[in-house]
Amino acid sequence: MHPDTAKIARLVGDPSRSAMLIALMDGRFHTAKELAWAAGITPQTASFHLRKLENTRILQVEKHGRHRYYRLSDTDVAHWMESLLRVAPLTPVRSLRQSSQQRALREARTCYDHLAGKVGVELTEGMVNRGILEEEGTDYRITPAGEHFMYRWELDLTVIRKKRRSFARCCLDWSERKHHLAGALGHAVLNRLLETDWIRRLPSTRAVQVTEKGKEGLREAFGLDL
Amino acid sequence: MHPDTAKIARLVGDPSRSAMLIALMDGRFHTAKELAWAAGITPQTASFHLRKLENTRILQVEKHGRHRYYRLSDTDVAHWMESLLRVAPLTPVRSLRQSSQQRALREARTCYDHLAGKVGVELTEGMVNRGILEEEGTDYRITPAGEHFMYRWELDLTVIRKKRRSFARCCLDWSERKHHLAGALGHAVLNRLLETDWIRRLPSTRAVQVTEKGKEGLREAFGLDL
DNA sequence: CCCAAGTTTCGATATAGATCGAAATATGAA
DNA sequence: TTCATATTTCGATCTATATCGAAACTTGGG
Repeated sequence: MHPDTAKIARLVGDPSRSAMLIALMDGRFHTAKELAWAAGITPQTASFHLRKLENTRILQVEKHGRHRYYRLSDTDVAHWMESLLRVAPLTPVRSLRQSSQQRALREARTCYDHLAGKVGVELTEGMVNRGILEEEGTDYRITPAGEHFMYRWELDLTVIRKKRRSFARCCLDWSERKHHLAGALGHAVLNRLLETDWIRRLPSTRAVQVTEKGKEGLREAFGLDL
Repeated sequence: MHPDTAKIARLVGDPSRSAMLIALMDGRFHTAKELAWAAGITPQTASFHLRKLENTRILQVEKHGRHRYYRLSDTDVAHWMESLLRVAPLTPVRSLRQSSQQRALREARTCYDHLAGKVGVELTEGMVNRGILEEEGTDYRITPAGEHFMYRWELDLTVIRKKRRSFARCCLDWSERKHHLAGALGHAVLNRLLETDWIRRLPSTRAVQVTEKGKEGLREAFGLDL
């Protein structure tokens, strides 16, 4: 009668698998070895776990040469992990390094394949304030003014609309507890921000950094004060 | 550095605990014995599980006499369970009885302490269409017209606003994949619907039933066609 | 005070499954 | 072909924990 919740939750309920899934929350593909390293386990053990995750609809895998590339199978899984982060207690911070990492995550990070954290939420709010987006149910809708803006910003909406996934979803941010932009448009915006070097990925973390150029650009384009 | 996701997920990852938590998703208090029955385990075993859930922030407990009343500790937990239901695979339906129960759940059910399912979503959309509510970020905002409506509907907003919890939140419906009204207002609306006998709780399930009177009332008040 | 009912504690048991070493398999590179 | 690297398979081990019977504890009612 009910969806088999225990089965899914159990999979995330192992520290190694949980660590791998959190590593995958940046929305990129990762190899089995990378994930083993992220979880602090041997490749054999990682293989054991990954097969379990693959057998449900949690992970998708692509074989390329001798690598297997894993990623979260869809946004529902990413959303669920995000909402889990809201519920899970924060472990006491054990070191200065960890607390600064945590601060960086709350400031700006990737959530699956779009931007989240304080910057992600403020960017989305900026787009709404400037009349680029309107919230509508669980989605955002782009306004005519927004279409024009995206054209000037060199973001081709026709291509984005062709994708099978939903165009512009609301995603609830675990650290900010407000919505930010997700979906194909959210993904495209993140890519544009990376392309233009307004934000940069940091190695081995989901946190991202807003460059000086980015701060200026975001202020001018969306009224953000970072 | 990260919230301790595995610890929380592990707790839900046991079939017995999962069954108890799903039973608790109606937002009401349940005794340990009821929950044991819902999970198909003995009271000893339930006690063992409930203590674990109590030790995290998942469950709240109140002692009254020789009973212990449990409920989900807050809406974040309820939301998380809802999003888990979106991810979890539907187990193959094994009987006619189960499939009709499932249909009833999708039609109308309580989600924590407010109304969800098709009826919950349509009611919320009806309120938006009639200019009673406006969606704003992760919340709904009540309009002046809405205030007037609630006054005529005998729902005292001043009392609701005094509650510490958030006034009118968006909650994402797992079966409809749209928002419905949650928060203190969502709770009050559910209560009003029960009081006026527009909907009725069904025994031992989260599903609720819209009465004939309710169908008429909901059509007239919110334009619903059930 | 005594009984009944709800709940917890204790102890014993049984099972699942996370882990890794060693070895096998697959693939690309030289 | 040969070597190196990524991944999986197999086997063994070890630990965690879900379960329930029996008994204790708690509380309300008579």
